[in-house]
Amino acid sequence: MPGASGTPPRTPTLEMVAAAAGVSRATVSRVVNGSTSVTPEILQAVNDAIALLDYVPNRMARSLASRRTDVIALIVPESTSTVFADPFFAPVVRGVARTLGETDYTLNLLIASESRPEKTRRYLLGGNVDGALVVSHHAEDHSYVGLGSALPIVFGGRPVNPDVSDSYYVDVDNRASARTATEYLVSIGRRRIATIAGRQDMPAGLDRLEGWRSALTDAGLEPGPVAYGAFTQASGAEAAEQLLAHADAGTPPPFDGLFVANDQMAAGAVQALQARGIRIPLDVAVVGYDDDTFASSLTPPLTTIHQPSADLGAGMADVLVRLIAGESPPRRTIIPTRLVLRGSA
Amino acid sequence: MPGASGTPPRTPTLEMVAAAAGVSRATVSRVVNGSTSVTPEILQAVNDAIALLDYVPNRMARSLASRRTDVIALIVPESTSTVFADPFFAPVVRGVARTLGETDYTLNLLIASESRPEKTRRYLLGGNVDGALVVSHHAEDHSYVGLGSALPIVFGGRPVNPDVSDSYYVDVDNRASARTATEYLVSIGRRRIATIAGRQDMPAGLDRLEGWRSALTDAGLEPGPVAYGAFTQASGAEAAEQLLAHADAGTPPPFDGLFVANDQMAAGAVQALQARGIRIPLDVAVVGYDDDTFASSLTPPLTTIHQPSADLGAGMADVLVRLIAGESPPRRTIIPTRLVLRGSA
DNA sequence: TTGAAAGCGCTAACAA
DNA sequence: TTGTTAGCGCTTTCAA
Repeated sequence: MPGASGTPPRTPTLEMVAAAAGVSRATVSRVVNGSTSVTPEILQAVNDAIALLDYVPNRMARSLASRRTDVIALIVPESTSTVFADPFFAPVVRGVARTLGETDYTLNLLIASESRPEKTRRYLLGGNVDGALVVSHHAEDHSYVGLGSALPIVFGGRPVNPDVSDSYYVDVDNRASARTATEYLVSIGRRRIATIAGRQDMPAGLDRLEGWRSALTDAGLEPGPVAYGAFTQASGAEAAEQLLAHADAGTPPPFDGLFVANDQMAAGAVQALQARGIRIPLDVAVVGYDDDTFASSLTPPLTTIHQPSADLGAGMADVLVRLIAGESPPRRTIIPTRLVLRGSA
Repeated sequence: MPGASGTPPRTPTLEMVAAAAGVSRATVSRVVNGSTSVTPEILQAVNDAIALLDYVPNRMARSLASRRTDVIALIVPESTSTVFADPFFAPVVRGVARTLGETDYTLNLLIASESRPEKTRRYLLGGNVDGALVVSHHAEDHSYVGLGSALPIVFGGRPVNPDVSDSYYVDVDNRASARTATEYLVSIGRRRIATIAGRQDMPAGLDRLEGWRSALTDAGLEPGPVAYGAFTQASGAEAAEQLLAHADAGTPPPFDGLFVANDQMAAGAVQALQARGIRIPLDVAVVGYDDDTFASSLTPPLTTIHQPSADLGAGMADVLVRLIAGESPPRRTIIPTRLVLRGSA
């Protein structure tokens, strides 16, 4: 008779509550789970017993019996986590955690090992979670779209795979935001507007370039020169040099406005421009994207697009919770951005 | 006979593996858990069956039976998460996740609601986790020390409560790092070295001030003026103004070296100083602390102390795992920092 | 509205 | 070395 007279559990069990309240375990379970069909007196007695014993339900047992886990996975691709201090990531996680903190869901943070993607896949499919959140900028990270049919999944950022229009995602409107930035440049009288675009293998890179271009053609302006960077500061400086390649030192730059696809690159570009004696915003007005913490510390302070990343995270969690609950949230949720005017444009 | 002919489980069970391999469930369990006492042939047969069925053990069932959860909580105080884009947080989380990714532990990210601390407390004590990690800079966040006796807990940053010397923590040596920064200032010939200290209710604030002071007295120098900030950029600018309070415009500043307790404040201070026409590093050499992403983008690029936050997170996870395993890791683990020389000093 | 009883999928004595 | 068996703490029919 194993365990018959073993040590008592470290924490009170539902059975102990039942005994204390003089009811059956089933009744206690009903009370704990908020069933309506319980007499007020019994409800009271059970709640008293719960309070008295300081009873806390055991998640594992509950999950096993109910076949629900009450856990949500937040998957962060390893590539993102390797990038030194990606400023996009933290606020998103916070937003998710904050929203989930108001529910009974628990957040499982998962660094998806790219070396063995099977591990993540099996974890998700192994009945360990009720749903998953995938956050990243990278196209290739969306290898999870296939799981969407087996498990509720919500993406942060538009899944790049065009044929999976049936997946859920919440995103910022990169295209519209880039338009806004560019239109602002136009509105302050700039006419030869260049851009430093980001990596073209991510939606963010693609869409921001596209937004810049369409704003210009819609304004009847010829799109200025384009250079490409990798979203890093160094690549921004390089791209700026390329943009200047045909200009002799001392000659005015071949553009008077510059939209840069993220702040890191903008910081590099501004430095490179200034090193050439180009005055900002006088000679070239610069608008960045992301509103990174350091944007306001640059000289001049950077005019940029602010992305409410925490809201994005909160939005993702919200959509997923509704999905799990069997509701039909919109497949596409857009979080608004705003232009922050500072000194660079 | 409830559930006797219900729907089959969505995922194969250990019992199905046992049937497929022609052995008992116990044997399969042994194989899954790496028991050595299994014949090679049977081991092979079981593994084949596992592969064939694509079997994944159910965490919940395993936990229930073994009384282990295999989950570790990472507790982030709400105050930290509210602070806009705290650059310290993200790398720490990544470090933790990366280390845990190599184990069977699962990471539960918990935003501790300060409004109802009981919720967090009960969650931790309710048998939901095998151990907890607490990360924060704030003194008051260490209200978890009391739980240390009931649950393995590792803190990131020294617990401020002095009487709980029996808790485990991993930290960066703030005092030694501040010394290093200050000694560098001395080594380049600065003699009147001021500091902008951080909040004095956190160990980081306290220790960095202390390090600055001791480096100076050890060098036989009189500690320069001290101003206090709240680790924000604005407060850094204000503190710089205070330091300059007695100096008339045009007069050289009353110090030629400045150690600032974090980069955010350093950014503010540098701006304030430059606005007064003070040249950096010519008139005042400035050293910051943290090596935030933006530190290299400032003008001039900021010389600062680099903290390997990801290593700190990894270290915390490592200590906790060993603690849970019944080992005796050191109560105090120190992660080394290094001085990054750039343009400001 | 309440209780009895049968598991959820797994581990861990214990016996063989 | 392997199998048998009794639970881990909870939910959930089903009957009463």
